[in-house]
Amino acid sequence: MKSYDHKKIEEKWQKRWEEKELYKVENKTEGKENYYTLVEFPYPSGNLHTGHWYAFVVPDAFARYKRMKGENVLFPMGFDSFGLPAENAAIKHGIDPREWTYDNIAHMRDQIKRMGNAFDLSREVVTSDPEYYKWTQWLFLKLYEKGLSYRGKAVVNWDPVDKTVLANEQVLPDGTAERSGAKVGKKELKQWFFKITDYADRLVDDLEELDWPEEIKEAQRNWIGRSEGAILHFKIAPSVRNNTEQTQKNAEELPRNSASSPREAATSIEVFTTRPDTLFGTTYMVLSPEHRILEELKEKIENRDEVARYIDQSKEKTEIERTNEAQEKTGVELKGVKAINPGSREEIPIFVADYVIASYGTGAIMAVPAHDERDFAFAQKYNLPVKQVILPCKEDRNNPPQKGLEETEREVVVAFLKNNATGKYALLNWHGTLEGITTGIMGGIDDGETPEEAVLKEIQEEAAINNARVVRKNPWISSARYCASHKGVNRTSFAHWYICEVDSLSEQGEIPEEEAKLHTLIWVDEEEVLDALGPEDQKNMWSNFLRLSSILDSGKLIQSGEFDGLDSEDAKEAITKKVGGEMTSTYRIRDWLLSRQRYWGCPIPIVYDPEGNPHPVSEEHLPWLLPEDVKLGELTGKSPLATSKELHERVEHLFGVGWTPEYDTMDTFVDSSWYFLRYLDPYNETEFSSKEVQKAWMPVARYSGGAEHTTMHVLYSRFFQKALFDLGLVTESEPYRERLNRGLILGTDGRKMSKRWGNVVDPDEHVERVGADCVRTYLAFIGPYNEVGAYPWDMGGIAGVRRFLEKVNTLSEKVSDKEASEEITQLLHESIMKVGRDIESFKFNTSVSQLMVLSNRFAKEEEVPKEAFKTFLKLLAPFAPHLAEELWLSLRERGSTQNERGWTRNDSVHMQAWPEYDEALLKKPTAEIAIQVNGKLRGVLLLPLETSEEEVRAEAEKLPAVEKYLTEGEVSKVVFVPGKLINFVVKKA
RNA sequence: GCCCGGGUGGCGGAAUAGGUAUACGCGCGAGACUUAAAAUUUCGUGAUCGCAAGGUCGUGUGGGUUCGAUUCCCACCCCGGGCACCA
Repeated sequence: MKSYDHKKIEEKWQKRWEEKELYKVENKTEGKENYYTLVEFPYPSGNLHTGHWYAFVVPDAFARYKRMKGENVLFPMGFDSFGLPAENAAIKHGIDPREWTYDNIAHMRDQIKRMGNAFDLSREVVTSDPEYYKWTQWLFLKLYEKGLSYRGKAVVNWDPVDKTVLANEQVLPDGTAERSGAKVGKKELKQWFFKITDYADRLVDDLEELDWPEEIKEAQRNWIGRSEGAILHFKIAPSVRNNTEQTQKNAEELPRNSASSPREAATSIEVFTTRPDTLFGTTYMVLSPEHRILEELKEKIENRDEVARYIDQSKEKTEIERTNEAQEKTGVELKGVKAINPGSREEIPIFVADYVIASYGTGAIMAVPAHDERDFAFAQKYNLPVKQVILPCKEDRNNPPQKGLEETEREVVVAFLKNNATGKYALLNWHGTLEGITTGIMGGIDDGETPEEAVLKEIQEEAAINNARVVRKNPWISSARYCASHKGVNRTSFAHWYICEVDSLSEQGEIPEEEAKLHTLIWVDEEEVLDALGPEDQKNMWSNFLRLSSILDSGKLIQSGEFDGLDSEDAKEAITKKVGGEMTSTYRIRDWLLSRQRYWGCPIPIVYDPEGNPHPVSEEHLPWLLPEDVKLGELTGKSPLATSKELHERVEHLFGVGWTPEYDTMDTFVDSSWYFLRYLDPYNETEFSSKEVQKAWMPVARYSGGAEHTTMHVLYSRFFQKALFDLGLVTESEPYRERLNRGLILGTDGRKMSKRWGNVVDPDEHVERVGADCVRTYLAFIGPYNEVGAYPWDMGGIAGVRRFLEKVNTLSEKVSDKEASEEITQLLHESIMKVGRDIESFKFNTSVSQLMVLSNRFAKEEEVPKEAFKTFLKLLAPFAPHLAEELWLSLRERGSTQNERGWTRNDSVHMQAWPEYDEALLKKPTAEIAIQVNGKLRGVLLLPLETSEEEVRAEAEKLPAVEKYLTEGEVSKVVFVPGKLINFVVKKA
């Protein structure tokens, strides 16, 4: 028996594939569609770890499958080679970061080759190569020209001992530095930013069109954190000035941002709110301690010392202290200064309090204690008035009133009538309690009736009047949480939902719309209902139905003068307009700070004139080289580039005496924001990536990577792509058509692999022992790849996969020219279908499992039919490319005159077409029919697929196990599913 | 707190336009081969009652709809992740 010598096979084929350039991809191949699939390129840390294997090797099976399906597949690889570890290694061991990085790349490149991936390595990109970062700089300058890159102030964590900038992660919760232990301070530095906030809306809105997992979209939405609301202007009360008229006049004439002008005394404060409808309930205002207007109002504030003290205190607090929700709210009133509520015209007090964040919205809020939890807590503490201006429905969980305030009765939609003739829907409203129906058109419960029965009756009556037919009923009783605490009484609310089809329903005009809203019958048209429901949700009736009713019955305004009675949703815009505010959006996301006070990164191509004004380095000087004569690891408080003599000389030589370079380098996320475009055109010396080539490949069809990059790399590169799109430099506005987040491989103990636990699995050892094919197949088999799972490395599991491959190797010895049996042919075609389908959806585990099923079946045969086995090898090829290739050749040699020496590309199993399956052969000729009585399995019959109900029934009734139950009562119904089951419904006598 | 995922044997996981739950692999048990072990191989393997035939229970918990629910609906619990004094 020929043993499975993985080492020999893998070495041989890797060499030969390379020689024959098997995986080289042209930008155009006659008769083939282009398909671009991508994995995140690695940082060259020195060694490929298990995570890299999982990230590269499983998507490789997909890329190989696509190739065999006849597509021209681009599957490139490169190195994201700028970054901190190189610099740290340099400081620690005195090695040049350049040398360290490129040695690592050389080593990892070899390791990658041993994976047996179908990477086209001729397109490799390395971000620290001057040929690459020349274009990173060029793109930076393009964004700079467009005003998308700017220099601004940033507050950074500053370690006064080490004299260095710290990342948030380097600051301990107690506010001291992780490294030096010094109390970390704040320092304002001039830093470079990208204006990603300009793209916030598009980054959110365009997610809609993308075929991405909801999980990823939602994470991006949360990260961007858009909220829609209004900017409203609150005037400072003129009484302080003693000159009412003039101040008001001034305020009206001044442009919006005048409040922040330092020369004019401040006259108004801007706030952002998502609830302009509650404006009339605003009883005070709060400014964040950092708000500029505090400085401008200084003269007027009577207790300015107290205020100043408070502001100093909050500066002392760390971010974590300040954002701790559990902490009691504190604040100080600005005595002697009042604001005017633009709605009610009342004078209201102004506070400074650190529960308001300077960096969000306008850094100032209008406080509505009746309708906001935080404002309520603050108002309680400082004894401020609470004024309720909305009567919400008591079940409105989104906008509950604060404790002890009034609620209205909610009307609940209970029926949903559709008029087939007009396509209109009618909603019937009703609300009740378990004790008895209290309101609604449908009257009460008759004696002996359950509430459900009562409602059903009413619905049917109502339907009959309208010539409607109830086609589905689906009543519920729910002990709904939102009602439990109502007025201290533990009441249970319930509601019912029916869909009725209506043959002819009275026209909308017959019931005045207003009346319909107030009472019980509400007319809406189909579009409105569908809009409210959304196409996907129509199944989730209960939740839709609540949502719908909350749309129809949301809170009504009170105490708001002319707006009273208006729906709170409608009031938002009306009130905003009335008081001269504007509807707008605010975002959580901040501009992307790209400056890094580091050495090993892409230099920012900017120089400063003697006055300190920034100027771009012109294109002809790119790449703006990273200097080599720097001193690393010195605690100068400046970026390492500042120590380069060469850089200074270069700048003075090119630009003039007194000119200085930018010392910071770019965030490495900039490098990786466009790398997928360089793969397309890696040798282009005149363009970063030609549009012609982009047209051929972009967007990336499927991009697989780590979940940790969802809100960083993926978001940043989407921004880049959009910005470049607007500049006319790229052909697509979204870079990735599909994005999938891969899971994590854990140590054998189920914990995250870490040196600390001593559970790090070295893939090289396993490759040595069982082979790359085995590790590849094992990683594909471990679990679904399209979900973010966490899978422990299982030694038994990998042994099982090795056994499988050995079995396949043995099977090849039994191959003969025998015809495949009908059964094997059927299984083969089923396997072609399943393996392909599951690779397509990244569920490689079930693909492998199907291959195992097929090989188990082959193993039962004395002789393995050759054609079937060849098909099997094609299915195996994406997972175990070396073994499949070896066995493919061995089969070929037998019947062919050509020997191994004459092997060409086209002889490769990887150049074969993916097998087709015959739909007709998928069905098994016989089926196991389940025999059920009242839904319980009582037996199984093996019958031809097409057996009729009568025959199945006759056969089934003969079974003793079934007969026993059939005689217990009368068979009232028989459910028959052809080829699947028969179910006898027996009513006991 | 809000939002997004998810909860199935001892373990990784299969199966959802509602239709025989636990495919495939690991582990475990028994047998064959062997002087022996490993390797290989055959059979068994959700729980429970039973000598057996067979019964009962079983997809986080409690309800509902259905002839039939892991799958649909409601409520709750737990785990993972995103955001969070975000106005």
